[in-house]
Amino acid sequence: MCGRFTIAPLVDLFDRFHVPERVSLTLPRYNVAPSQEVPVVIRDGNNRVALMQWGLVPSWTKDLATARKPINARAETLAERPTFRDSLRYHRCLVPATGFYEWKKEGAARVPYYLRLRSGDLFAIAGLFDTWRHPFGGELRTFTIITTAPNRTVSPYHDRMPAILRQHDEERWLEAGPLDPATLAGILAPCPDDVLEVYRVSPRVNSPSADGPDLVTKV
DNA sequence: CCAGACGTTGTT
DNA sequence: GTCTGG
DNA sequence: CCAGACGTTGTT
DNA sequence: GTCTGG
Repeated sequence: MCGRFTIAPLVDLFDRFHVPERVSLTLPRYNVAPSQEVPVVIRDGNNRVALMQWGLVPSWTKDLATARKPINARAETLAERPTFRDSLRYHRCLVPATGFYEWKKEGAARVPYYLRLRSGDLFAIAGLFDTWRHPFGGELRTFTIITTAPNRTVSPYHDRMPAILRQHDEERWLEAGPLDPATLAGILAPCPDDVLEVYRVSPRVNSPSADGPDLVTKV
């Protein structure tokens, strides 16, 4: 699955995703955890960067306090899920990332590994977002990360991985409007085996309050 | 009809 | 909002 | 995802 | 054990 990621871009996020309007960002981040606010790319006329909280709250949610706020959506089933279906049609987004963590079960222990592109490049994870309106005003914008089957590089570590978009699919993903199931399956298929690399990192990443470049150091 | 759920992962 | 279960 | 809390009353 | 918070 994908429950932590990094966004520590070496290149300009706005240029990489063709966003004309600059907004202020608090980057880099080496340990983004659920519920935290990070930049995502949406299309609203032009591409735009919006800050959203990780954990989807559908627009029809009645009680924010008891809402589930799923951080992941399975690619294989999201078209059927009431929680994701509307977002899938009209609120797709890119989640910029430079890597993500997976915890591997090794006996009783859960050992963190870091996965990133061999190129070290910034990439886009397929995401969905929605806007929830407070009863007395104000908006909460949230997103979820789509997961897919692991490729051969990831499968020794985990049985799910984030849906990393091929660069030529990024613009199509942002376009509003329904996608037919075959197109969807193609876009959200696991990325090629040879683009990712994996190595073990310190369990200091376990604590959501930890941050800093040392978290992605090989151990 | 109304009430209640609406999610994923991992673990058992 | 929309679907499922009773 | 993991870490940390998990409670009430009354007093400050 | 299970829920909440980050």
